[in-house]
Amino acid sequence: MSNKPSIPKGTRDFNPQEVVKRNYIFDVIRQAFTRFGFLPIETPSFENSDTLMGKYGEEGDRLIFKILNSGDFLRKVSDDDLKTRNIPGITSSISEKALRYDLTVPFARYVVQHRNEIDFPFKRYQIQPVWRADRPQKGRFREFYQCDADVVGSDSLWQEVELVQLYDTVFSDLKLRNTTIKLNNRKILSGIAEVIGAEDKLIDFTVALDKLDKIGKDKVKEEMREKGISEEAIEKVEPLFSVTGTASEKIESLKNLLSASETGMRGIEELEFIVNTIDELGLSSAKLEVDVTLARGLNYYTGAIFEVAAPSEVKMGSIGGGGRYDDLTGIFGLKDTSGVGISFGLDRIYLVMEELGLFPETVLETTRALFVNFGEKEAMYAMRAVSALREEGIAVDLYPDPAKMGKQMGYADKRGIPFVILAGETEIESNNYTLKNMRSGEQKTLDIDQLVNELK
RNA sequence: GUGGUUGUAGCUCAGUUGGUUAGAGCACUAGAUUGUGGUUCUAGGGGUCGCGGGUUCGAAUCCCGUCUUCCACCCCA
Repeated sequence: MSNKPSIPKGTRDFNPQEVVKRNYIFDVIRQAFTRFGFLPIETPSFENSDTLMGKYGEEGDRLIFKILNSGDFLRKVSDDDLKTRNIPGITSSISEKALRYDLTVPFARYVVQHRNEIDFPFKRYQIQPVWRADRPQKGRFREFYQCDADVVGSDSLWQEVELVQLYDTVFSDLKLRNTTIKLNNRKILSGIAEVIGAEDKLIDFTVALDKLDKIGKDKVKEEMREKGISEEAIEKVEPLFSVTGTASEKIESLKNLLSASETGMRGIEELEFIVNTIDELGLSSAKLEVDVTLARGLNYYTGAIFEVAAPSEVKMGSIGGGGRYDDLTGIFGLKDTSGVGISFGLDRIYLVMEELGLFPETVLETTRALFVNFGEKEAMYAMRAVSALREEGIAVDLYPDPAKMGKQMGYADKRGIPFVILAGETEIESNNYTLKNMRSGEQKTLDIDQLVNELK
């Protein structure tokens, strides 16, 4: 009397068709990463808690899956902590390990730990699942894949340019057109905070600003007020809400706004370089857009900030994000190593592609041809051809049982196998095979060499 | 973490103010068809109505709890 089995909230099983389609996206991304000169690494699914905790802000810590210690995990908990329900204290006593929350922080740990074996600048890519104890919604899961490409050990802005091109390449290869790569710079945000005198509220300020296109400027102001940003500062921010036009027009108005801030002006310079260079080099299908309100993401970005929005006809959160971080390896004891990277959200890209019908039909074709099984003697004859075809790299199968033909054909049909091969008594006598095209219904009699050629 | 929403066959869903053995389409299995599938016809299998408790003579239907789904916050891929 067992209950129906189930899987945890926010996780999924993938059936063969889904896996095949996911692999198609993985392959496109992996090939692009390779072409851009990135090398693959992998890190463990779980890290020591202190590697992860405190790197994503307070909210992030809450969303990290903690792993309960083995054995008597209560041993180190003090009665005091229990009595006062000191959750952070208890948590650190009963859990020493945690599932990775993203790929960037483990990568920073990897770089620091292996610094003597790494040749800098180091370009690595990493495609692995991450886990977040978030409440699931559409496109939000508790287990999902990230595909990251990062460069550490170079502060050249050419890296940012290449990463924009990498985004463009991947989405163009996937035939996912009209994505928008949004670009901003943390220094610009710092500059704004500086100019309006709200430096101490930078995070609250940027989080509020980020919601501009979603909740409108009045609500943004309201949230800033709630977070304790002065009325004077909010007033000074006003011109920012009307920064519009082309990228260069936006940059011009930003220059006016931020002329008093050295940091801000440096951010604008960086932004301008990336925009101008991409403008010169061109993109094949994506659009690069300056968005000063873009502030999402993790607190560790110090320079460029990227985010990719899906085509506007699909309602989906961002399908990629990234940026430059100067201090991340510093947390682990390696100073002056700048890094910049981007991430692709595989699961969301999948949903977008599904919604837009962008998966090529050929992706689902796994087996090219199925031999009908007529009996023991005929199966032996067929099996010789099966081996020959497989050696040529062609995916073929023999139906395992001498079932009725209708059943065997139906099996091929449902699995989307495009060809069926009949090898029965008549074919054996003439040393031939009958090849049937399942789509057109057309049949041909061929010898083994012709068969190989036809199916290649 | 806060507020709301959803759950009936493998899938998509009906199920009247609580009232007999809970239905449909698709899918599945078998046959019509002993070397021809995707379109037809016939028959069949499959559900302790998410789970647990309560109200009632009687619960898929009402109440409570719990899990799940999706949505809005929070935050984010």
